[in-house]
Amino acid sequence: MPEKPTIDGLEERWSTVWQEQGTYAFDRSKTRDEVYSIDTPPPTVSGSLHVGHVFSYTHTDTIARYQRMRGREVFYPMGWDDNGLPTERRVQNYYGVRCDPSLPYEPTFEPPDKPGKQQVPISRRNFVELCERLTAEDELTFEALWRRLGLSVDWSMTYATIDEASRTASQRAFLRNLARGEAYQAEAPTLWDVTFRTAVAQAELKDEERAAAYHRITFRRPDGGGIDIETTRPELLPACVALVAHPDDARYQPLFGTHVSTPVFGVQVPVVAHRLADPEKGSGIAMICTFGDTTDVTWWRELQLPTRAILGRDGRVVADQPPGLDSAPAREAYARLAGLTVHSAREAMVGLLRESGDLVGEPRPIMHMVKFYDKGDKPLEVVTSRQWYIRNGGRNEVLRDALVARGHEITWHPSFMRSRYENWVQGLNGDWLVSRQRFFGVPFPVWYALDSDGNPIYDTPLTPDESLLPVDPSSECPSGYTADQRDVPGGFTADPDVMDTWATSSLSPQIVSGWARDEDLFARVFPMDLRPQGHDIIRTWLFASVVRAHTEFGTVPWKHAAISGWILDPDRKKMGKSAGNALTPVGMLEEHGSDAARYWAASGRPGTDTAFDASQMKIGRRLAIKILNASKFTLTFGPEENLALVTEPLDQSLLAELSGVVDRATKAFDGYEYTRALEVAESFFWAFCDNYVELVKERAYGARGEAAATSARATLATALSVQLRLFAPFLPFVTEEVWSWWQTGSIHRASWPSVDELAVGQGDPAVLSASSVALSALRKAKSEQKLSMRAELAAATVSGPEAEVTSVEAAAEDLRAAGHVLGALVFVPDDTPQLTVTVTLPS
RNA sequence: GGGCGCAUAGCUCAGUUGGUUAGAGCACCUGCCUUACAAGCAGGGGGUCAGGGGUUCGAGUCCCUUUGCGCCCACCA
Repeated sequence: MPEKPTIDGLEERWSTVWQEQGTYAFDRSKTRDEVYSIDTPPPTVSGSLHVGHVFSYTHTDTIARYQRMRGREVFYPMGWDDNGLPTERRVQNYYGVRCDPSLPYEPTFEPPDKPGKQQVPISRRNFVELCERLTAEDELTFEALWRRLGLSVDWSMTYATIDEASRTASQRAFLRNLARGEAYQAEAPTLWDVTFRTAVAQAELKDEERAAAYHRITFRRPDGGGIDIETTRPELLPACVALVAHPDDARYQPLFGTHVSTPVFGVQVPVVAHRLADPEKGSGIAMICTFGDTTDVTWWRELQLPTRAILGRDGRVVADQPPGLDSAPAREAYARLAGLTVHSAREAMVGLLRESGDLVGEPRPIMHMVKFYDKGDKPLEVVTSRQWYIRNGGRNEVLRDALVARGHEITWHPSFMRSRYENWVQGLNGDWLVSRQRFFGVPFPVWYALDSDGNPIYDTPLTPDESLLPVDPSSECPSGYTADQRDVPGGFTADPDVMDTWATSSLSPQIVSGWARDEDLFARVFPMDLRPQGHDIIRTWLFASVVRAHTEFGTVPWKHAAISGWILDPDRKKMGKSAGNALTPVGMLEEHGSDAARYWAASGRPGTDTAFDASQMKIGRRLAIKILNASKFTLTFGPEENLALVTEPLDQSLLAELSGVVDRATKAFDGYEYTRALEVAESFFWAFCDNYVELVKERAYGARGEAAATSARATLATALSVQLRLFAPFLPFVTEEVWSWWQTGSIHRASWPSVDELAVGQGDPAVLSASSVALSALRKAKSEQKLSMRAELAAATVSGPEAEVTSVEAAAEDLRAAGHVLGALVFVPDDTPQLTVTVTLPS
């Protein structure tokens, strides 16, 4: 025991010891019912960890530590999300390379020392290798932070979402989805990001308000009259395939079934009726283009309209005019748009309309909501492309209901988060689009045979045997083919796409559990106990995980979902967005200490947003220091914990009270209310220090003989042991430090305190509570007289309800010592409702 | 437009099936060098529980309603 204990440096010391001694190592000999398994969220390594990570990962760690002390073998791996676009961009910039999947693999490739102006094109495999090299460095930094924070992770069990096990699991799950008909491909219009040149899924959308303008444009009726429509996308006029109005709209009913001609291009398009047309909007009649937005897609599909697509995957107007624009003026007009971006094409189109006189008035500026890819900054377009989908209930009621039902099998913390899940599932409007036209990611393990003209035969994809996974179809051959048959007629071609990052991370329970890789482990940990995560990714990570477990195993992936809230700035803005609040987690831990930061984090309940609050960390730091000091003091009386020696009513009372605290903290933790568990322990601890320790101090020193002293000492040691264990999940460093002063082994492998170990016969909590009230009254008398707490009193009288007075009397000598009452201390029951203490000051 | 959540002391928040006089910490004020801790300790002031209505012997808590804030979804011609 140090002379002057300090919390500084405990992080380095104990994180090293825990690693050396394998304190948190998972014992895989345990069976499923003995295990508590956690599906840790893999942080994105290409970004940096922020304060919010410290916050939410601490929550999970308190639960892990509690379960471990309860005797569960905790399966608590850590993953790294190094898959997907953020990593791809970081690698491009860091090494000055870009991925070109058509290139062959170069085993000896080394990136330039300094990224040059021109990015070096490299093969997918080379690119993936660079991703792995860079993320390996990032992962070390992350791990160091987590160790410093004290996460009780088994660091021998890390995984990465681009590593071989993850690629294998992703491809295996996909092949099984495909075999069961749960995965399919379709050529269809999909939302498309022109910057990243990839399709995006419904779950990855965000809405933003943007400036636009209504353009009023005149179409020509057969009788020569005009009909005006309003559009924000005049550049799509050459893509117009129909006009649409509501079936009940009397203004346009006479036109249904007739044709009108488009201005400038003179294309004949039908006037059709559809319920989605809003009579209140614009002129009540809209032009349908292929494709301006998802409503266009609905109209196009349901009304079986022709396709006249003009936007390419790069977001520019394609060179060749679409079918129907065959007249010379149409071709001439189209040529002025070809090759332009959407923005430029719009200006050009407005010019054309002015020339032809078909623009009515001036464009009218408006603000409206536009769909964006959540990582993109250009509005999404709709482009037709061949994509892979996984059925998620978006087009099938039976499956949708089954997935909603799975949501009921999960215990949500807090419970209302389930409605977010249900809202999302019930609002799905299509299946899950899982293919992305990117390079760094898990490739689809699929090839297509090429016919004699070199066209892929999509209906019968070629797939590898599962034993060969993972495969890279761009560098490996399908069974029965040789490399020289790649991309030649009669040969084969690789599916060029990679999977959506969620297609991999949705399998995190399977990946960490060793599905199809380590079936022994899998049987011991899956389905898992806990998925901790943020509420922003319920619709993505959580839902997709449920889909994958449902289809493959017919089960939920975990029993509990703990949904953490946001970390907000002190000014209640979401943290991390603005530049002014760039507080690094390392800086926070260095400044306040890990236990203190964890104390603050533990004050955030599941699902509740919490403001960053340095003052909370100061309180946590104070608590940790107090624990050191109080422990040191307590242990000066010896470590004897024998309850048979606890004979004094006050001591028995203390242990009875503590027993109730243990009960409440345990119930709170069982309900995932770690915040309450901490609060219960903390409030008891301060009262323990301020009242109980003060009352028994003199007796423990031996003022009233050996038996009375022994009773106090055994109580102090027992209460300390129990309280340290109550704090251990929250303050792992300081509790471990104190534990090491007189116990063997780690406190984090000690057993959670039980009510049974505090059974001391007829302990009456009232003795302590009434004595504490009396002690406070003595202090108040001194405080009001501006006396030192050590000032002596000539006499004191305790009066009030008989039960309370009797309770105080049971600890009379302790009260006398703590209050420094020299003379008479008398007890007078009376009819007053409250305990009253009157004192006589020394003359 | 649909769904979910929040509103309690100057600040951050507890308040567990409805039950004495609504709590804690921070901040503030007044004191105290007290041999575990001055990074400490003791004491104190401070609230119409967002507004209104209802149920009840009794409402911060249950019901209805209004207002304000936050989030999710839908709508996007």
